[in-house]
Amino acid sequence: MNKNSEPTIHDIARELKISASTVSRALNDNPRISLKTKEKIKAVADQLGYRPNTLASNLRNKKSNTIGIVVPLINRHFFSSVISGAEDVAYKAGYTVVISQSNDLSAKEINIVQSMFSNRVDGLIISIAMQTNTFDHLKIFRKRHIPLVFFDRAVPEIETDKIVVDDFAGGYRVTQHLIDQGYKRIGHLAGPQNLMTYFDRKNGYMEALRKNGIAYDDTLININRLTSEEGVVAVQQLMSLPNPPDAIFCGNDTTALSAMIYLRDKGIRIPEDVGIVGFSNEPFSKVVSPSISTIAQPGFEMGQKAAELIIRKIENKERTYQTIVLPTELIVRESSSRR
Amino acid sequence: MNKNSEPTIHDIARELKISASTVSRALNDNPRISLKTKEKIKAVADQLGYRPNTLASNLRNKKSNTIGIVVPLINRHFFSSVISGAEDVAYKAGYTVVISQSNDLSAKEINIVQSMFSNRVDGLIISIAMQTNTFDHLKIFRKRHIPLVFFDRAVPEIETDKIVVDDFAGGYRVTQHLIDQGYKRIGHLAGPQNLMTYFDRKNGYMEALRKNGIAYDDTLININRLTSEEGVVAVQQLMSLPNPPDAIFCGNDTTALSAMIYLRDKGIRIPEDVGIVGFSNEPFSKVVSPSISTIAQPGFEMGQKAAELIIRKIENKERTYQTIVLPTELIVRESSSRR
DNA sequence: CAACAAAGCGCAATCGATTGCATATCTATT
DNA sequence: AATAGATATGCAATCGATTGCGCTTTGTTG
Repeated sequence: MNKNSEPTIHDIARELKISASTVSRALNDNPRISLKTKEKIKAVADQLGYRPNTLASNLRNKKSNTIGIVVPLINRHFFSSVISGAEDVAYKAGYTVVISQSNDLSAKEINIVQSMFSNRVDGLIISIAMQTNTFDHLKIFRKRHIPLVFFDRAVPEIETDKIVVDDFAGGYRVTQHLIDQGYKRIGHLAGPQNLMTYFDRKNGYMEALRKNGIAYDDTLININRLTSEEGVVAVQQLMSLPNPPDAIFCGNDTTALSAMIYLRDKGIRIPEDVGIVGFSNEPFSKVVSPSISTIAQPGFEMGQKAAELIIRKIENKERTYQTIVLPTELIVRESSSRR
Repeated sequence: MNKNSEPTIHDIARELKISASTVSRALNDNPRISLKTKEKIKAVADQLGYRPNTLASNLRNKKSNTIGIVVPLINRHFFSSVISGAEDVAYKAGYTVVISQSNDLSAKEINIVQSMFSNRVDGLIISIAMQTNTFDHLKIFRKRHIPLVFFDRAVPEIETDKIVVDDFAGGYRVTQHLIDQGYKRIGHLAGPQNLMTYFDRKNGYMEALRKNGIAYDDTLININRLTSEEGVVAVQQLMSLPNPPDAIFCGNDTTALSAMIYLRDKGIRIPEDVGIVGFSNEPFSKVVSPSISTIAQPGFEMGQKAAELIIRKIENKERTYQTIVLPTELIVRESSSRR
């Protein structure tokens, strides 16, 4: 073996005066090789500190044993949970996980996805960026028959596996809960409506109002990007209406928290004066005071399911696509418990 | 080009009746190829939808353009922030990031690291598992001259780049702060002492006591794994001492929170009766009530620095190692503000 | 003992991109 | 016109592992 370079099967072969083919077969437990030879080969491999070169193997096998995951931001509890769940399953199945974040920028997402394609990932799990509205970079995966799984933020026009939570039911349940608690004028901070998740949450909200015979008032709906800052502005606007809401269904926990802080500073009591419900069950929602009612999104499980699904596709070449809708769970806490 | 398979440089070459070498050079902007030829080649590449096969390129170049990151758990704010920061820098430098979690299990860590080696990562960034106490799986990286960077939880006996926060100063500062606030008997929930981070935090605590002429009392120190559950048990023990503490320096924010909840349930006021300080500045520490004083650990910056460092090593073959100690910042909040 | 089967292993091509060296074409100079 | 020198491109080996096909050796059977 050359200095400064890793031992290869050829080094093992030379050592034992046999061929590289035999070494390869032995290390892969091919039945064509006798047990005795296998043992000798494995002994030498150990002794030389041989580690298979996955790159070479992948090239030859046209398989990278790698699953790509693209999320808007790694550093967000929901997404890191999904990654964690996916990694867990992928690792156990012998796959490596490569990760990139789009920072919710469409341009970066396109770059990432193309680079993952070049890296010949065996499958791609993605939650698209807020901005993204062209999908050619994703369609290529479909064309080349590389498994593609959307989670959370899916693209309706691409037919493939999807794992989403039942946002509609979530929005409905939140709203029904607020109504049950005796709130009469329920506002909503909604996210960008090109994303199905936010669109569905809003529709669930509207449907619940309708079912309960409550007139729909679109001044009570504020569409924004659901950041802390925009949340404050949005709440401010809602509360300065001639007829302000007595409850706010916030599109995520971040805005629920900023709403609470804003209202508290104004001397408005929660949940007595105004009820608040968030969405996503961020870790902090349980420990703030008052604790925030919210909808649990099982991030870790979504990641697991996404990985399971994509691995099945990779290995079985299934051609049927499914959309898995994970149930949402309403977690009632202090911020909306008036009764 | 064959059906069902990606176009290669050979397909482009055949199309133009030139050699693959020329195509390769053209696509890499090699000056040896004329502008005219380059343009023709790039046009055909576009038309065929050519995407370079990174696997093949990596094999030939003996470089994977990949950086491995191993953390105990992806799904934890500090670690996901580090990953986020590292991915950010790595991506901009043209590297792919592969991620695995050890779940704080030594055995899994060993597997992961070996698998990353087989995948021929160009460098490894790792925070070791709590349990890990043998390091052969890491030493191989040193032997093969593959850049290795520790962050947060480093291994003293391996000489390589390290990025840590100044845990000693952090522990010292927390303790001094509590003393300044008039607390007299300060307890400490410490983490596993085989990890330098927790060891140093405890030493900082002890040094601050000494400097202030406060007698050291080891019944006030409880060593545990710093989970929510163990935190509760530990606080329970401390508070049932004949002479219980009037302040507790908790080894992380998780235990600080469980301490607060436990004490509140017992009717003990924070910070009036007992002061609490955590460590790490988890997102929730700012928004709980009372908000938790803590030490900020710049996770995102650590990740960025780690990636910068390892890329410099990968590309420059520097042979000098440095330990970057990021400053800690004491964030004083309600849980320890008595004056 | 012939004849054939099974067992054990090697040859050489292959995966796709890269690159040192060689070759072919063209321009400029004397 | 001849040749040095520049310009443009091709040949073939290489990275390390895998695998279809074929060759040799050993064993079995009538």
